[in-house]
Amino acid sequence: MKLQQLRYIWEVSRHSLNVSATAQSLFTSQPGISKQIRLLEDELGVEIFARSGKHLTRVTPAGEAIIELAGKVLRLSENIKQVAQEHSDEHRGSLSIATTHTQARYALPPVISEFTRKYPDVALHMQQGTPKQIAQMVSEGQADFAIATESLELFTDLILLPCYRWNRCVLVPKGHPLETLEGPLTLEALAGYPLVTYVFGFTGRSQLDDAFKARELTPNVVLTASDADVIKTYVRLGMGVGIVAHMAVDPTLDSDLVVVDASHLFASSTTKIGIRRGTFMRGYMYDFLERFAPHLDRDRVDAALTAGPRHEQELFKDLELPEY
Amino acid sequence: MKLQQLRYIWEVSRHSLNVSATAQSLFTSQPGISKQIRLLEDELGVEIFARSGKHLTRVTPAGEAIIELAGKVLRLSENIKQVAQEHSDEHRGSLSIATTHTQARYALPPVISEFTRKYPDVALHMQQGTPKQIAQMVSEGQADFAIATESLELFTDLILLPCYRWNRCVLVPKGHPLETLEGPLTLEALAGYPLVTYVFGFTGRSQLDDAFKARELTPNVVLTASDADVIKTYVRLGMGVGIVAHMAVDPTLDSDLVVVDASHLFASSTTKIGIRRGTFMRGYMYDFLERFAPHLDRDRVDAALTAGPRHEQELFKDLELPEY
DNA sequence: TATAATTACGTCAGACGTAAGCATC
DNA sequence: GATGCTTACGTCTGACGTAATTATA
Repeated sequence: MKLQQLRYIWEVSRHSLNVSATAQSLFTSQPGISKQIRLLEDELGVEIFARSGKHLTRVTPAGEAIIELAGKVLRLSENIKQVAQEHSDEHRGSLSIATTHTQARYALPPVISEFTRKYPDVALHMQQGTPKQIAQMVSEGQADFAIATESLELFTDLILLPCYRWNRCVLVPKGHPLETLEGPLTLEALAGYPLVTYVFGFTGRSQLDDAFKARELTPNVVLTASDADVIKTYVRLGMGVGIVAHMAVDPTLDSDLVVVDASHLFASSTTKIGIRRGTFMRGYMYDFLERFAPHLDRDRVDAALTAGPRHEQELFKDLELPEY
Repeated sequence: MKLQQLRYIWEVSRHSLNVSATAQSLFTSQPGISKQIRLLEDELGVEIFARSGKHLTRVTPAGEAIIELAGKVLRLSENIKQVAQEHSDEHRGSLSIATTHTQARYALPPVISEFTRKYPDVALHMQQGTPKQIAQMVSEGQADFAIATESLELFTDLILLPCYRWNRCVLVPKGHPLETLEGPLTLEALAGYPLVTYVFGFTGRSQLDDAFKARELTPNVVLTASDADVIKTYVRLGMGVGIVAHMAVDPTLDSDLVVVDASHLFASSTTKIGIRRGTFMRGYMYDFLERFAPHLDRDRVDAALTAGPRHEQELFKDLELPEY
């Protein structure tokens, strides 16, 4: 049994049993992979993939279990490399962050800028996607951190670290009736206007829907977008009233818009960082976490990483999170 | 990075950094191992072993972490083989039990005999040792099950499955004053006789000491042995009153001795099975467990094996254990 | 017929063993 | 001086690539 063989079966299974595609993605030859898989199957005495003639059709039950274990082996051997690098050159390495537009555009910039100044030799990769996509990326080891507000809890192999709580605000162009509203903003008032807000599945959109539903109101959402910049653009065009995350408002760049606080209308949301269970944490990764959310010190993070499945939340139960 | 290289560093570290000895135990050449270790260190960019001249002196901090991870990788790859064998031939394999004399001689025989009849192609290995030794064997992967009453909880990587509770009894030759004792046996009465019982660290010896201590009595232990057969021999020779585990008395073979129940004098002991966390369980292993302790069905065992560190005990808290 | 796997075969890296060299104890 | 690691070198396995073959959809 070779590590290479384990990598092959793992990758072939990830590429929907297409050996040719796998070979391309691994920059090697297709017969090489076929051969090695056969050799492994011979050595183990079981078929990992079921074949109909010359095509791999599905994974055998034994294969399921073997591939899962192979994945663990590969991740551990990845950890060995990380450990080695940490001890040979603790300021060199890479950090891959998968996140949503909201975080990348508004929450992360100051942290990233400080971080890259302190660690110039850490290559920073930022990948954007939907909450589900980024959770999956981390779950599959293609990124180190998933930073998002939604969907992370769907992946049970992610450890979730709560970072900060945030609320929403309403954006309208100058001169809009809401600018001169008497008294505090109400959901009923909002329901009377065309709304522009996030797409479902993004940036706490579900809390927004929940609030209207609880009052048996039907909001008139005329346009949805996955990021606040697009939303603002359409607010500026007068298409409707924008509802965005509070941190997505830039006091200077958005000074042409009127900001009305809406914290009291919707349940607050919590942005979390998801880390794959079993990931080896480089020193600079701890540093990054603490810069992003000061309560996430090394001890707390370690405690969360070693807690039993789904038990890490208890560690943060009584914690006062920073609020945006 | 090769699995072979990981095996080498792991084994060298287990052989107190003696490469020659490691080579012998692995049936390969010493230069081969040295070379591969060097290659691995080059690839990882860190020294795993610190050298003074041409001798390996100690493990570097990086090495500590790497060797630990290497161990995990090796165990997982072992699991892959087990999974494969389970699916290719579920009735063939091996089962290695490390246990104490008491279990091997009295508790296990009926189970083993049934088991080997049902699984003639499972090679059964029984290794005897002190509780600490057997716990270590399992902890290091040299055996699958550790069966004992003591010391297993010292090894945190073992999952402990409680099997049965047992009590003690007193053995005397016929004609001994205790044979015609009026009323129930007391600790005070026992303290008046020379005693023959287990060595410290064996078969619930500590509960025995505790009971005397609680009454501020000093038992006169004239001879200790690690197994009941030896104890009985000396009881027959008239050297003293024997105190042994109840299951260690054979009604027919020991019919020349008088058995006095002592359940009420000492706290009962619990015999447990220890399994290394992360071991892949063959089907016949579950079967063995259930034969030995009927409450250890597959679901309960799986729950215990997947429970968080030291959390498996909670699963058995309210369980009524069989009593000997 | 196009796609995708296996078989066949040549090449070359690299794993291992033997023997010699050289520190450490 | 004995033990034990490293260096040097020869051998041979086996991993990989190319090309031809064959099976599936």
